[in-house]
Amino acid sequence: MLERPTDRRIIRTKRLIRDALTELMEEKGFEVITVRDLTEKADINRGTFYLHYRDKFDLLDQCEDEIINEIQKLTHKIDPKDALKFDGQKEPFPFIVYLFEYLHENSSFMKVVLGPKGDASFQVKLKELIRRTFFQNILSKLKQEEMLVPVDFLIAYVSSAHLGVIQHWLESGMEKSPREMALILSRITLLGPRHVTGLTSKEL
Amino acid sequence: MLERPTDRRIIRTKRLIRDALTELMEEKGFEVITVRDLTEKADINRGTFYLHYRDKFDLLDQCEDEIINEIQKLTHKIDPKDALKFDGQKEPFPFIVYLFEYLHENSSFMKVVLGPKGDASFQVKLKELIRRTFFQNILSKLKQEEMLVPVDFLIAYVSSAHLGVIQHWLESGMEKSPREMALILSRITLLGPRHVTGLTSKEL
DNA sequence: CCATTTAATGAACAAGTTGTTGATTATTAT
DNA sequence: ATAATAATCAACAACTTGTTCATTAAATGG
Repeated sequence: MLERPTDRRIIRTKRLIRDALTELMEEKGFEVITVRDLTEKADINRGTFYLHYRDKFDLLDQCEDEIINEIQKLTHKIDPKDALKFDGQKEPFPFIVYLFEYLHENSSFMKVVLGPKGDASFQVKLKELIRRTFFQNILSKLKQEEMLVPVDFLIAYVSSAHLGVIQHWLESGMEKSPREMALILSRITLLGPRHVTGLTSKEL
Repeated sequence: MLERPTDRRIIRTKRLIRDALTELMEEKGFEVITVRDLTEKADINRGTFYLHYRDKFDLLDQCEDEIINEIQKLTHKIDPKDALKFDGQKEPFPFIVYLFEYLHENSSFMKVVLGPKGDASFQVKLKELIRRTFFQNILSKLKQEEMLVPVDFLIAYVSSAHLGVIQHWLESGMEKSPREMALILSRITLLGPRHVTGLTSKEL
């Protein structure tokens, strides 16, 4: 995609700006950040910022797109037969494990961008990626006429639920491992929210 | 809570400003809206804005808080025994029906504030309200030790799923009725995402 | 209907941010 | 070591912000 910026100054400057962005988003939220804030925090000249980004929105976009691209790459590791064999009780869906591992490695930025002071449009982008992955690996095998609910709402339900659990995990300190989290998600999704409460059909 | 603004001029001005906010959020997103934009669109003097709101963030906050309060009132209509009797196949959870009805009545603002150009913090507020309502009416009756997954992740899963379906419904033109939507949600939640696909336990 | 109260207007203000430019300095690559 | 280029610094006009004050317009309620 992008020609590589070999020059170490560029890499350094971009890193400083992006680190400043993460810190400032956590401190005060993206909306009230100024380019001046960013360059002061990064300790670079304000003009330098404009050598790399058009404005603060361009900065956020580039950060987000990079993340989406890297997560997209994780989907290439999926083995098609995984979708079929797993029962969700012992083995989670592998992509979800990779996803949590990636989130953990980039937790400081992911936490703010998916948090209350974050960016609604990034949530949509990530949800859409989850949606596509689910569809390609699982839902495409289903027959529309056998569904008890419209498929688009089911997809919205499951992908939003996954994103929501991710957000809660990030907010609450990421105490459980990626594998544990993926297992929790596959259990709820496959057994159903009510079933995992321990209730039988009669009780509710 | 608030002393009533009897003066019709105040009501008119606030309505003009809020309508302008909705339109501008849809056009360009909240972040790039200026007070000047708002007052030009509302066709009022810029100084007048500051007689009612501290800045554009205060405006958004007041709009959001008003909505949250009104939805909060809907929860008072819940009959405690509803939570127990319903099986989710024929009768949806009544609060969810009320919620969709309210969203439909205020769809223009709800659509933008919950959409890609919306406000992440409002999503958190609404999700938290859904979470509390679920907890008070259903989950408080469950025994923690019988749960197959940690209860906080289950709550995050279900409330995020509900919000996500709401967002998809708003985005896709609100074609289904509030009752149909509530039924879709109770079906997926009670039967489980996999079960509503029509798959039996053997097939997946 | 009229007098009083109060909201809205319009103009002006300093302070701060933005995005750009051009000249200069510092660093990197080879 | 040299050429290329990234970063710095200062300055710029244009714009937004939040506030003030005098003036005009509208609503209230008696």
